[in-house]
Parts: sequence; C-alpha cells; structure tokens
Amino acid sequence: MKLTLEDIGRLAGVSRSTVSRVINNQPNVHDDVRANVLEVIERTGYAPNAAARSLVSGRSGVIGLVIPSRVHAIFEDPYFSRLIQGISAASNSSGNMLSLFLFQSAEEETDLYPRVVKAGFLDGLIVTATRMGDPLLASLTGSDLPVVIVGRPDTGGVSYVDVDNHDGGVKAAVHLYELGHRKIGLLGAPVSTTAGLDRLNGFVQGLATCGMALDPKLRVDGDFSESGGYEAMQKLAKQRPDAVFAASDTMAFGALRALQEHGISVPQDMAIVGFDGMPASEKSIPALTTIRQPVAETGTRAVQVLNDLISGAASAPVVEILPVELVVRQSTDSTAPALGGRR
Amino acid sequence: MKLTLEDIGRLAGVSRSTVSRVINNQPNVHDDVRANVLEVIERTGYAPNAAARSLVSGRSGVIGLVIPSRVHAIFEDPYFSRLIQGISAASNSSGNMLSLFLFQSAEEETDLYPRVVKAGFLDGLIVTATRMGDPLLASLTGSDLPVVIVGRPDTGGVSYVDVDNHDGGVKAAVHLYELGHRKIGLLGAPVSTTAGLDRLNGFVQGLATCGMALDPKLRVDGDFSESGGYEAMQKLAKQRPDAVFAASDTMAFGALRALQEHGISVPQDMAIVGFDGMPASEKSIPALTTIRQPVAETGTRAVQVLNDLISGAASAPVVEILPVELVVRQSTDSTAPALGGRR
DNA sequence: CTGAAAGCGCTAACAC
DNA sequence: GTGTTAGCGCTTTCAG
Repeated sequence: MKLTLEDIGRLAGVSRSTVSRVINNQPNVHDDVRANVLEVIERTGYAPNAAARSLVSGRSGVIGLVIPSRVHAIFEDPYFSRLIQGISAASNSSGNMLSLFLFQSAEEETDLYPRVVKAGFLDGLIVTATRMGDPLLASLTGSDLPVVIVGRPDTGGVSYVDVDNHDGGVKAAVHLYELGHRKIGLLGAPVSTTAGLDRLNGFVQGLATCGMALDPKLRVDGDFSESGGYEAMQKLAKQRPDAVFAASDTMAFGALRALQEHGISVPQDMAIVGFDGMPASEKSIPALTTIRQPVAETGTRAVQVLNDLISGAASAPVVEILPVELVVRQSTDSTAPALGGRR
Repeated sequence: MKLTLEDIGRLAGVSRSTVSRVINNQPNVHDDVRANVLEVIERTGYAPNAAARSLVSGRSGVIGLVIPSRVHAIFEDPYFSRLIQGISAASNSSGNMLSLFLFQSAEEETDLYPRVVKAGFLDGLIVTATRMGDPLLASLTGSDLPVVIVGRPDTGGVSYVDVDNHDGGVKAAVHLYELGHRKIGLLGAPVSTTAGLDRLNGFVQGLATCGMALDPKLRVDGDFSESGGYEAMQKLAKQRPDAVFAASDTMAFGALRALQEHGISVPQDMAIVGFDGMPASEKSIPALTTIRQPVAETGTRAVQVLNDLISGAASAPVVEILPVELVVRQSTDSTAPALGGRR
C-alpha cells in the first residue's frame, strides 16, 4: 500500500499542505495538529516519495563519488577504502545518499556527464585521483554542478581538499637530517600526480632549509605500488644512501623487502620514512616511520565543503589543506621499543 | 538553461509526446521526424530529468549496495574492493546507478529502510556480509523491494549469490590427502558465518571421502584477519600437523608468518592451502596454494539476478552458486617453480 | 495557522 | 504517426 501525503492528510483530518509542513519541520503548524500528524505518520510508516520531492525541489539528496578508470589500485590500496569510508560516514550524517561511480573505461567516464549530471540526478560530485589535464575534470568544471576534488588538481578555479603533501616532504627531510643523516635519498612518487610533485618539492625544500640539496643520483621514482617500491630500491640501494624518504608507505614496504634481500638492515644501515600512515605501517618489520595523512578526514571534509557549495553557504573555489603528522617508529630509530611508538 | 521535453518539441516542431517516444526508442515515429528530433537533442545537449522520469515510471534506475556496520574489515580486506568493483561494473553496463551504504552503527542501518527504501529511492538492493539472524535482513525481506544477498544467508526465502564454499572445503581436503598428508589440520573461519560453516563442513566431508576424520585437536578457528591467522597457527603448530587448510588467504598469510617464526618451513614441514585467491596469494613466500573464488563475478551475478527480479524476469528466491577452483602453488608443492604456477 | 490550487518534467492512454 | 490530456506525489505561493 503506497501512501501519499493526501492519505496521511485524510487520516489526520488535515490537508496535504499541513502534512507537508509537518514533514519539513516548518513553523506555522499548531502543536496539537503537528503531534497528531506525526502520530499518523508513525503509525502508518509513511515516507515521502523521493522522486516527487526532488522533482519539485530540484534537489536529489544524492552526492556522487567518482573514481576514475585508471585506478586499478583500488584493488590493493587501502587509501581508497579509507577515503570511501570517510566520505560515506559524512554523507550519512549530513543526510545525503552516496552514489559510487567506478569507471572501467574512458567511455563510461564520458557517459557520466550527460547521463547522470545533466539528468539532475546529483546535487554534487566528489572526484578523486584526477590526472593532470583530466578531460573529465574539464567537462565537470564547465557545468554548474558543485564539484569538489580530493587532492590538488592541476588547474585552478576548482574546489578541492588535500593534505599538506608539501609539508610532509619537508617534515621527512628535516627528520632525517636531524637524525644526523647526510646522504639522504628519495624514493619518489610519480610526478605526473600533484601529490608526487608536492611531496618531492617539499622534500627538496626541507633539505634546503637544512643546507642540503637532493643528489639526483639518490632519487628514483616508483609508481605507488609495492613492487614499484621494490624495484626503485634495487636501484637506489647501489648508491648506498644512509636514509631514504619513500613517498608512500606501500612503496616503503617494497623498499624494505628489497633491503632485506640485500642484507641492509633498517634503521642501522639505512633509515626509512614513509608517507601515508597506513595501518600496515605499524605492523611492518621494522615498524615504519611515516608521514601520517588524515585520509578519512579528507573524505569527510570533502563532503562538508560540497554541502556548503550545494547549500550556497560557500562559493567555489574553496580550498582546504589538512595537516600531516610525523610518526616516528623503528625504521628511523634503533632505540625505539619493539613495536615503535609515536613521539 | 534547463531544457525540457516541451522545449525540444518546440525546437523540433513536434509535440513533447513525440520527443518522449524518440527518447524511449518507441516505434510509431516517422524516420524523418525521429532523425530531426535526435538532431535537436544532440545539438542542445538535452537530457531527460531523472526525478520526473522516475516519479511517473516508479523506477529510479538505482540499486543499492549495503555493507553492514561491523565490517571494519573493509579497511583491509581486498574482498570488498573486488566485490564492489564487480557490482559497479555490472551496474554500469546494465544502465543502473549504484548507491553505496556503508554503515557505522546499527542506528544508521535501521534508518535505511524508512529513509531510503520506503521513499522508493531504490529499485533493488544487494546486501553483503549478513550475520546470522541479521535484523536488517529480516526487515528487508518483509518488504516488496527486490533484494539479493551476497553469500548464503541463514534464512530461507531470500535470493542469494554465493560461491561454493562447501566444494572449496572438499577440494582442499582432497588435495592435501592426495599429496600424501595424513595429519591434516584446519585453521577455520568463524562458524558464525555461513562461509566459515560451509568451508568447515566441506573440509570435513572431503576428509571423509578419503576415509579420514578431522581431529578436533587439529582445528583452531580464526577471525578472517591476518593476526587471527597468526594466533591460530601459534596454537595449531604445537600439534605439528603436516598440512593445514586455512579458510582464508589472509589468515593463511598470518599462519605463514607464525610458521616462519617457528622455523617450520612450508611446504617441506607443513603444506598450506588458503581460500580466496587474492592477488597477494601469488606473491607470498612461498606462493600460496588456494581455493580461488570468483569475487568480482559474484558481484556481477548479484546485479544480474537483481535486475531479473526488478524486471520480473525472475521471482524470488533465486539462488546461484558459483564454482571455486583449486590453484596449486608452492605452499603445497616443493617441486613447483619459484613463483608457483597453476595446474 | 490552514487549505486550495498551481505546477515540477515526464509517460501513457486516448483521440485524431 | 502525432498531438492532447491526465496525472505521478510533492512543495509552495496565495487566500483566507
């Protein structure tokens, strides 16, 4: 039995307008009437029809989350799980529904705009992991749909939420320098991503403030993956740096594996700092010193910014940079307790 | 500029009905007219309004995916990533949108039914990882919303898609037996899950067909996690089985870690079979023999079944069991090549 | 404070 | 083949 406002009104002895007012918490309804209507709603289990509602209001109560095609990493990388978790939690608590768009191909991506966005199906969109020069991003920013990017995009004028990758690079460099290391290498992330670029630049600047420069021979880039880190460290190890900043925890794990095979012990022979603060970084052997980024919070903030954009409480571009934190564990500190600790 | 059917009709010199017919690929439209209308649509970039459409059609084109609260495992377990991937791909190709419901608390879960389901926001629902006696499941099956469960539920009358966990247990037992092992143990999954139960029962039956029984001393259950597998193997190792079936790859990894610490080598001292066929099982040292389950395909099938339910092409309960496959690698075969191979 | 009435943009009879 | 006409269930003026 499909109930409508009209039905509830009849049952409560009022008009549908009054019921509508009650449902939407509007003033100008007598308390008695309100109570009565609420009772009927409760008793009948009535719920207003979403389609009718959004047809007239122009709002769907749905926000979209786009994860582009090339991210096969979602299979392995806990980053996305944590991000989705944060975004989902924030959507729930802000009364939104979350629609997930995982694209397998560029075609599916192109389809998004006409089929979903223009149909008014979404109130707003969160886009993760855009590449440099992403055409999707371009088509989206052209529309009047509120959009928030997770991570710094390479174009201006768009709202985004990011962590302070640059500062993370600085912190890693300074930490290693202060530990007394002077032959400091970088296992970099792809500079085709803004995250990789920012971490690199921060690292270089951090070294600079210590009066040092990054020796190009001591820099090898990986692709964010474990095996990428492994391979990069194979090359890097030959130069025998006494400390290395790996621009992602996952790559750091690969690096640790390579070092183990080479019989190079961490941190005695080489100190390692990762980036991410993934749960696994606590359990690795040795426990990994890392730059912790607030992944779930990034997602949460993205939703909040998006909601502000949707409600008009803010207007694009809104930019928000979340702080990162150095977490010192065994991989840079031979005196730390067995499971590492925070300082 | 928001375009409507009326606008397109005016631009094309026809009525809105004709435009509607063209959009919905209905017959009874003159070819010339159809072409002209399509041209106008193309030129203007018109897209029909989703809300209006679903208000009148009663369909939203959205299916929901529910992952209950207690699954914090989503942080770590690649299973869910792969499942979501499969579900998302199938949704895309069947022209549906996917709405994701990750719940943090039981309250949010209870909220689902009134706020989302009764509002007619969804055409159907896929629910994963239900517990035994799940109240959510009960409330859902009471409604007339098409629902498909991923994994065997503990109640009847519901449609579900599952892998053949029982057969996986059988295959693991027979494989170990055929390798000549006679002291075969089980690192079980929680029997509070149907998957754990089915794998256990299959394993016992597999042993039985080989004329063997599972020694209760050789069975320790874990909780699906790496550390759970580690701890379980700590206990199990004392009994010195010469082969163990670990009911999930992740637990098997934990078991391998424990064995390594004990100096028990795999497969020489103990053969190990996992369950899942996760990507990481190929890279573990030694590469893990495992029962591979088609995770993404499970998701795909769930969507297809759901679509059948929605369209009326099928009626509940539909049950679909996907086959699993034994993948032999190093952990049960000391003669296998370094990185393991399939047989 | 409350009700009547006018749509939101679309689909689906029903006429022509 | 094509246009006309009712609604789908809701929000929102506008009267009272």
